[in-house]
Amino acid sequence: MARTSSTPDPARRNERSRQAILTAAAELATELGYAKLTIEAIAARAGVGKQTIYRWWPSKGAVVFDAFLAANENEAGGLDLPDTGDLAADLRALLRPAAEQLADPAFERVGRAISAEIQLDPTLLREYRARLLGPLLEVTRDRLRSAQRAGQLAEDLDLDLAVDLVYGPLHYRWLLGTGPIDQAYADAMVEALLRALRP
Amino acid sequence: MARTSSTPDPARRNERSRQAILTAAAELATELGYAKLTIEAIAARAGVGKQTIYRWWPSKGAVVFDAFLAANENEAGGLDLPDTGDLAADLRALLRPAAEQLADPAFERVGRAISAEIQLDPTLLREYRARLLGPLLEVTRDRLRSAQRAGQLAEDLDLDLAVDLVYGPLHYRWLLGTGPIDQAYADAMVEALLRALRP
Amino acid sequence: MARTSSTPDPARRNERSRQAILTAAAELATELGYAKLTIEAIAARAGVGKQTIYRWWPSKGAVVFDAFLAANENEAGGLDLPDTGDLAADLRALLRPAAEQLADPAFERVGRAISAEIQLDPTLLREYRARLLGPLLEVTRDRLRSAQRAGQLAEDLDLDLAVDLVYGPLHYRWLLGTGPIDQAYADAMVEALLRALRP
Amino acid sequence: MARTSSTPDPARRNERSRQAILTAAAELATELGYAKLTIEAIAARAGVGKQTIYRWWPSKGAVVFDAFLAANENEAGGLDLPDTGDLAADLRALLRPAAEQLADPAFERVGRAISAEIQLDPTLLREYRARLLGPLLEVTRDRLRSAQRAGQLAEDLDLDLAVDLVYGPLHYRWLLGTGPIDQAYADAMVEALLRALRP
DNA sequence: TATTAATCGAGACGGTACGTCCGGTCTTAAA
DNA sequence: TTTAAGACCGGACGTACCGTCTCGATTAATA
Repeated sequence: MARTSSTPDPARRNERSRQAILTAAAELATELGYAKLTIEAIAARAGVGKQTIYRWWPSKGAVVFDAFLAANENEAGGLDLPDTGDLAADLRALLRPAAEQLADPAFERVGRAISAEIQLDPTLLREYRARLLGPLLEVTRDRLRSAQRAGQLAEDLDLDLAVDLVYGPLHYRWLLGTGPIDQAYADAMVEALLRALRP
Repeated sequence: MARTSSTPDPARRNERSRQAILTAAAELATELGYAKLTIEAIAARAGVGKQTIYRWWPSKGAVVFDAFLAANENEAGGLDLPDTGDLAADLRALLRPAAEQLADPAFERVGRAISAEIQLDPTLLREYRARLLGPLLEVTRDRLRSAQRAGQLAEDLDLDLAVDLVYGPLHYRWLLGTGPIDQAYADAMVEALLRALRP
Repeated sequence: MARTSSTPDPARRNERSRQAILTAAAELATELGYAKLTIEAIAARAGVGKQTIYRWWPSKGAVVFDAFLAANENEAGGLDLPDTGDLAADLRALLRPAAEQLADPAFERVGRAISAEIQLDPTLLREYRARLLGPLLEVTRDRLRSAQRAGQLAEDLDLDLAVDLVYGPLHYRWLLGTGPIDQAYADAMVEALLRALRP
Repeated sequence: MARTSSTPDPARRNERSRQAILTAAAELATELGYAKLTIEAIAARAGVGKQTIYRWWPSKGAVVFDAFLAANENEAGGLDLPDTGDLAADLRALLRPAAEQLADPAFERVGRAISAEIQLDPTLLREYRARLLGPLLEVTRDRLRSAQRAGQLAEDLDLDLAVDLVYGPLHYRWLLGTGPIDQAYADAMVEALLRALRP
């Protein structure tokens, strides 16, 4: 007797369809926004049966998120913070581009959609932490640890708290719109951070 | 001459229905969670026609959000930070309860839902800032300004940035789950903040 | 204690509104067809509150029907069949215009709508018989009775059955579209009728 | 290439659902009457999604009408008028049961509803003529033609007009209630018909 | 190389909720 | 008191998608 409705065999998966689905999802997400996006539309755009989507992804969020990851993982994969020895400069080199991206209106929609999705679905949050956020925080902690060893930071500094301090305020301002986000803000933030973290 | 299909007259609004809708929305939001909540269910629970909801609110998000505001505004209205002169103690008195609320699993579901709703709908964000966030930031800035005048903080401190520093890291950790949220974290954060903000 | 929701006092009725309602109903019936007609639309067009319609008419059908009657009663009131002594000629003078009206596409829509309404609502049927159909059948029977007295028709002829024979076939052909309706048909029908009714 | 939002494929139609819908429609039509019948109720009773009804029928009228046709087509399929050579007897055998059915209160409600629906919707009228009325008129004409050949009817008789004479008066009396419908009426009508149609 | 089993595109299906429309009732202010 | 205006509860409308379920028709691994 054949197994019914079991997990499918990844070996037989149609790579062509997988790509078409991710592409369609990405396109539609930017065109319509996440909320107005539907599985049916993705299937239609990708020229794919709905079942092919449901076979490989558990939810709309998972598809879109996968598309987002596929687009960002490459770039994120190669992320490495500079370590010039000048902590202030290095932090500026980190926060300035971050501020720039957050201030970009094109990033606005998809960024907020993904962010909302992540904070509502624990599964997606876990995956986001594993594949994107985690590595970023890792290298950030590494850089701070390096500064710590160099005596630029307090010896007993809690690096997890430090990382929250680095990214939290910027993230807060972006999500809640408490003020403008620009280079000056990034620079001022770096100064405040250094005061907070120094020995 | 009669206007056709125009905005309704608030003077003729049925207060009884308005209350019933907000109450039903609040109840259902906690029972089912925001995502599973439907306008139809709210209308049924409130003993109200669907049209009466659509007449006064543009979306499900707006209703739930209004219910949330109605529930929190009172308490928020009376918010005043202590000003004992001891800034460290006052900040702890601010951040400890905040951490406690964020760590409360009961707050988790509705909090994240509202947060996601806010960051996706600019209208709701604006209203949130006007009615809840704004006043909170205001009193926070006031307290910091008071400390500034007392010479406890840098004279040239940017209070908006300072506020981001106060609330941002905690918010970040809560949304992205980068670490545990407890009293120790709140206290450590206060110490770091004082270092960052001191003259 | 005042009587609540009792029958209204016709003496205080606003004639201006009554006219406006009937006119609006007639206009909208021809513009939209009976099925798409709504009480709300009539009230809006007439510049009248919905309640004013519900106060004086029990249903949409009643309003439209009343409008139809108001428009046709005058003309129907003055109906009198010719009695030239030549029964064949007089029947032709009766059926030819009838055929012409039924064949008129402009009459098609409203005619069928009224007809359908009548056959579905016993109340309307009763009123239709009382105010329009009754008088018509009456004068028809009168003319046949006159011919009967003149020896042109069978003495024992059942006049009610005779009237069915006069109007029934034409009506049948019109409603079910079993064939073309024109002057030739009317004339042929008259010939057949005479054979059927003669002594 | 896929056609978008086009007509569905009848080959994939679920016969089980089709039957359930027609049955539910027939039941509800007799229970509630046509006017109080809703698509939602049909779908619920049939255990079917609303969309499945809308996919295959354009309107409530079409469904009910289809149910009516499905119920009556069998019986109508086997209809054959007797041809005993005695035209009077054969016509009585035709009109007496017809009168009986029309006089049956149980037939009243659904009969009038279908009749009204037919006369308002040209599409339904066409289908009614094709599937029920047409065959009936056909066999009627055949019987009359047979009598014509036997010299019992006028040679130049217009059979279409003759058929209107046979069915029209009865139909007229039924729809407009111009008099009682019973066996005596049917018999008297047959006598009048024979006079009208004889050579 | 033929067989066989899974995936695929397609789309009908039972459902749920949507947002709109309108029925019929009730309330209010003006006439 | 009636009226115009229109908010109200209720409920059906017709639509959009959901996630499941057949259907052949590929298509890729096995025999």
